[in-house]
Amino acid sequence: MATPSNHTQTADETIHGRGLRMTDQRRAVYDVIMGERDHPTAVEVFTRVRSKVPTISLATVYNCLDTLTGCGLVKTVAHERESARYCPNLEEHAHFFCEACKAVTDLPLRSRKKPEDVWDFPGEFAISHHEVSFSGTCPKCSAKAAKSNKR
Amino acid sequence: MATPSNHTQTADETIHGRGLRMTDQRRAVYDVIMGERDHPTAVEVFTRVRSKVPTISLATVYNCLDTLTGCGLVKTVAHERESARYCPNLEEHAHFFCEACKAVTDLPLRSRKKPEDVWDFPGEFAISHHEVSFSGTCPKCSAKAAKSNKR
DNA sequence: ATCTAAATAGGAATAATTCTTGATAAGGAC
DNA sequence: GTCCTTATCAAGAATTATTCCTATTTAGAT
Repeated sequence: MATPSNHTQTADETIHGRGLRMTDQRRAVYDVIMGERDHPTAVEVFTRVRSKVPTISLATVYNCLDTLTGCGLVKTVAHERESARYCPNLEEHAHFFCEACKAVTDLPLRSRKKPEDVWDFPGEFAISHHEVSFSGTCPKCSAKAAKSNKR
Repeated sequence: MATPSNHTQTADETIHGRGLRMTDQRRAVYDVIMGERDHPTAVEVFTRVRSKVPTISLATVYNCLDTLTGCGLVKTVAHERESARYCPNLEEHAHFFCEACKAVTDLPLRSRKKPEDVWDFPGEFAISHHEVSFSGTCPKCSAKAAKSNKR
C-alpha cells in the first residue's frame, strides 16, 4: 500500500480509536470519497472502488460507508428520498441540488451565522444535528438557460 | 358529505383550477391531513382514511397525496430517507425530529430572516425550494431526561 | 342517455438498503 | 509461530417504501 497521506493516517487513528480495523475495503471506500469533490451514491462509490478492490461487494460498500460515517470521517447527504450520497466535507455546510444537471454543490455557512438564528424554537430543543438542502438551478445551468432564451 | 368548511372550499377551487376533480378519496385524504397537527406517513394517512373510505387503496392514497402536493395544498416532509411525511402547514417553516419520541415539530421562520442569509452561495443560484430539518431532543423529552438524571 | 377522459383498486414491479450466513482474516495470548 | 477469538467480508435473500400497470368505475360534458 502507498505511503499513507496525512488524512488517511488520521482516519486510521480514528478507526482504531473505536476498536475497529482499517481494512483494505474501508481504506479504498474512504479514498474514493476523499478523492473527488462530488457527492457519489453508494452504487457510484461501489463502481469506483471496484477498480481498486475488484472483489468488493455492494453490501461491503454499505458497511464501510456506515463505519466511516459512524466514525465521523464522512458525511451522508439526504435529499428528498433519493439515494443517499456521501460527502468528504466535514465542515458545517448545506447542499444545493441542481435540478437540471443533478450536480450537488456545497454551501458553506457564512461566518458567525447559525441556522438556529433563522428559525424559531418554541422551547428547550437540544439540537444534535441539522440538514439543509436547497434545490433549483446552479449557475452553470442558469447561464445556459439564459443563453437559449435569447436565441 | 358534511358542509364544506372554508379550507375545503378553497381546496376544491384549487383542484378544479388545475382541471382535476375533487373526489371523495382526495377530500378524505386532505381532511385527514388538515385534521391533525402531526406529520403522518402515507401509511398512517391510509389507516386514518380507511375509517371514512374503507375501500380506498394505499396506491390511491399515494396518488391523492401526489395530487394534493402538486396543487400546493399539502407539503411533503423528508427526513434522512425515512418514509415521507405530509404536513398541512403551508407557511415557510423547518422541522424538528425528536429522536426520543419521534414527534415532528414545526419551526416557524423568524421574522425578516431568510435561509439564504446563513449560507454562502458562490454564484448565481436560482433557488426554487429548500428543506431544513433539525434533529435531537424535543422539550418534553429533554425535561424527562433531566428528571431521570437527577434521580 | 351517451361518450370520454380521469380516477380508482388491487396487485405486481422496482429501487435502495439491510439482513443473514458461512467463509476469511487479523491481532493478541501462549 | 500456532491457536483462539472476534471482526470483517461476499453473496444473495429479504425488507421497505414507493411507483407502475391494467381493468374497472366514475364524473362531467354533450
